[in-house]
Amino acid sequence: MKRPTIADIAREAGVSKGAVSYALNGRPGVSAATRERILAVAERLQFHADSNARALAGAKTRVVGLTLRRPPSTLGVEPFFMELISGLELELSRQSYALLLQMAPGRDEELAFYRRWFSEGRVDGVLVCDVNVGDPRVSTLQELGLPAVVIGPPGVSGSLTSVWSDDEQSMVEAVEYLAALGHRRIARVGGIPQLAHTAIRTAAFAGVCARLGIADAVTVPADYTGEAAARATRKLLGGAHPPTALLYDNDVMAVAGLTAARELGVSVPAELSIVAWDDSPICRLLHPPLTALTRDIGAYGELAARTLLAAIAGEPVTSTHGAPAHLTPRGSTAPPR
Amino acid sequence: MKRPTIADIAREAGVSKGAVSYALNGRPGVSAATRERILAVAERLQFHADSNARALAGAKTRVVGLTLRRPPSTLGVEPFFMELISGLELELSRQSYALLLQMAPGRDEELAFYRRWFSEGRVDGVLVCDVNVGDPRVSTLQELGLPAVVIGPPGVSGSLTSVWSDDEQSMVEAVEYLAALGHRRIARVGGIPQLAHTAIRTAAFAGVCARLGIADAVTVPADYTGEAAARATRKLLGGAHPPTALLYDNDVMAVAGLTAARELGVSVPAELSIVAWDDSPICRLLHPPLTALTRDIGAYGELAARTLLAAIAGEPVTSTHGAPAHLTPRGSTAPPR
DNA sequence: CATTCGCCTGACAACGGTGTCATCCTGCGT
DNA sequence: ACGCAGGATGACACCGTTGTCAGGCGAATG
Repeated sequence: MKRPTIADIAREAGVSKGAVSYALNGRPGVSAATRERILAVAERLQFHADSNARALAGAKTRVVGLTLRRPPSTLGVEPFFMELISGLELELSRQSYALLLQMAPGRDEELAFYRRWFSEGRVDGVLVCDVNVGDPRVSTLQELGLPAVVIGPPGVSGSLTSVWSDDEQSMVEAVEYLAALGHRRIARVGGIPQLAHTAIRTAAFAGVCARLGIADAVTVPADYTGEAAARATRKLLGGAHPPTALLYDNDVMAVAGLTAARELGVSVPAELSIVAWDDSPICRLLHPPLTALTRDIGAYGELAARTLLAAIAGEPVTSTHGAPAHLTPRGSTAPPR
Repeated sequence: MKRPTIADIAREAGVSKGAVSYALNGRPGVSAATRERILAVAERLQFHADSNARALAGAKTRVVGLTLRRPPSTLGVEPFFMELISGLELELSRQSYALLLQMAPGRDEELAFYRRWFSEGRVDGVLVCDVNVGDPRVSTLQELGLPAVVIGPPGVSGSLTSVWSDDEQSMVEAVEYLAALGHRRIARVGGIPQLAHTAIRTAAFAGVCARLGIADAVTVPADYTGEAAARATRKLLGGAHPPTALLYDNDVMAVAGLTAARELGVSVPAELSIVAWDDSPICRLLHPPLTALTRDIGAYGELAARTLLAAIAGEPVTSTHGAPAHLTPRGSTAPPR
């Protein structure tokens, strides 16, 4: 069977095309009884208006776009993105929006996708992840006037709305916890330095360590992969004054760090405490289970989607912070010897 | 600035709308020189044809759809889907196709999405994951006539094209390896029993064990989550004749199994060998690193995408097997005591 | 010089909706 | 009986493409 059109519905229900359009879009101009009848016919024939025709006539496409730029190797392992997408979808589905997903090999391609989506009229709005300082996507999206929500810290989102957590607060919580345990030598294996939220965490880490009188609180940059984290860990533990506590910017790196420490004969948590930023089932399954900064990533996704849809609907929106990550102490942290 | 249309391009290039359409779509009827000039103008004005208008006029939407039905908790942890999506995207991008992603809470919703996408004219074709025996999506897609590729075993894909690995072959390889090490009591913690590939693995496991004279080779069903796997592991190891080797249907369960065994005081690999189906960086990072059945999931994605696009293009396609998973022996397997 | 051919034009009909408008039915109240 | 309101109608323009088709124009060919 071929797809029904509003003309088919109209004929079947014995009304005009105009009446069908009114009925389907919930606009006045048709009586409750007729509306009911039309909707029943549409239901029976499994009718759904062609989205292309609809969009062409000025209505919304009911699609939002998202590009991801991390290398596939990282993407696969890190639960973050899948959880984020799950959250996004939850809210998008509620408002019958769909998600157009695109992996981009590089910065330029990513920007090009947003441009294309705009000029092809494919999406009503977009989400932006992994923003770095001076990100060209921000300025481009601003000038295109395409509704957009940045999933990242507000500092770099320009006039675009942003949704993020207060990373500084979480960093303070984690470092104060380690300090309270008695740690005086704390180091950090950070994420990709260009990313805006990495910069914020780095500054927050340096700030709180200085306040607590923790000297040479160094951040070693890495790229979220296990390999880089293992290298960084070996370097840190092999130094003259090795840290007694290590903070990793994601769970994959923390797992790799734990393994690297063990290979060096450094026992966790007796000789080294480990904290992971972002929790996942894997953190719980390890031995010892990892102390982690837990946040509801899915909830961020929902919030971001809700914000974007509000912006698309023309409602005024403001940048918001979701609930910050909080510390979940587990077996990988203990007082230093 | 508003979006340019072909009329703008035509005016700018001093030609007619028809000529522009010819030039952009690479069809004859326009000289090389003029085509060049038109393309240059389009490039300069950042022109991309409105996809809605295009699709409405009978062209392709250049979008394919995919729904995922696993609970968000599983999705986040398991690298499989992200790797699959990465692979899909790689091929889709090459042919400038985009991916419409939708998470569905249940079976019915998933089916409804495919129906809607079809009747709204949103996609040129769809991919189907996690097929179970007698899956209603298969028959529905068949009768709709929407191009579709099943990412799963061919047995249940009906007349739809399928792309999968030869799980039986991999199962034989894994069990023969364990048997060669000297294991005589081997059990398996399986995936969701309703899924078609789980059934195939279960049958293959039983088959090869029978052939090798391995008695009561039991499969305990689980659901890919760490919790279920830990329960299953405890149950198996607490029995009268505990197995000396355990095979897990995914990496998350294998990690949980390793932890559960350790909690019970069972050392790996001395007292228990563990094999994970599907490899991931986490398997390598654990202690001991997990022996795994490794396959290039991204390559499956690419293959599936390529097959679907060929089907959309009207080329004849046949179900294919990608490279099967092969065993990567690591520290979690050893001869039994 | 007439013919053919290739390139291009300009106009128009789809595609399937949205939105507007004048108009024609009803049934209702006065 | 008359007017009036609201429901519903049919007709139409519009969105930005694709695709088709008759015809004009210039250059190469006979």
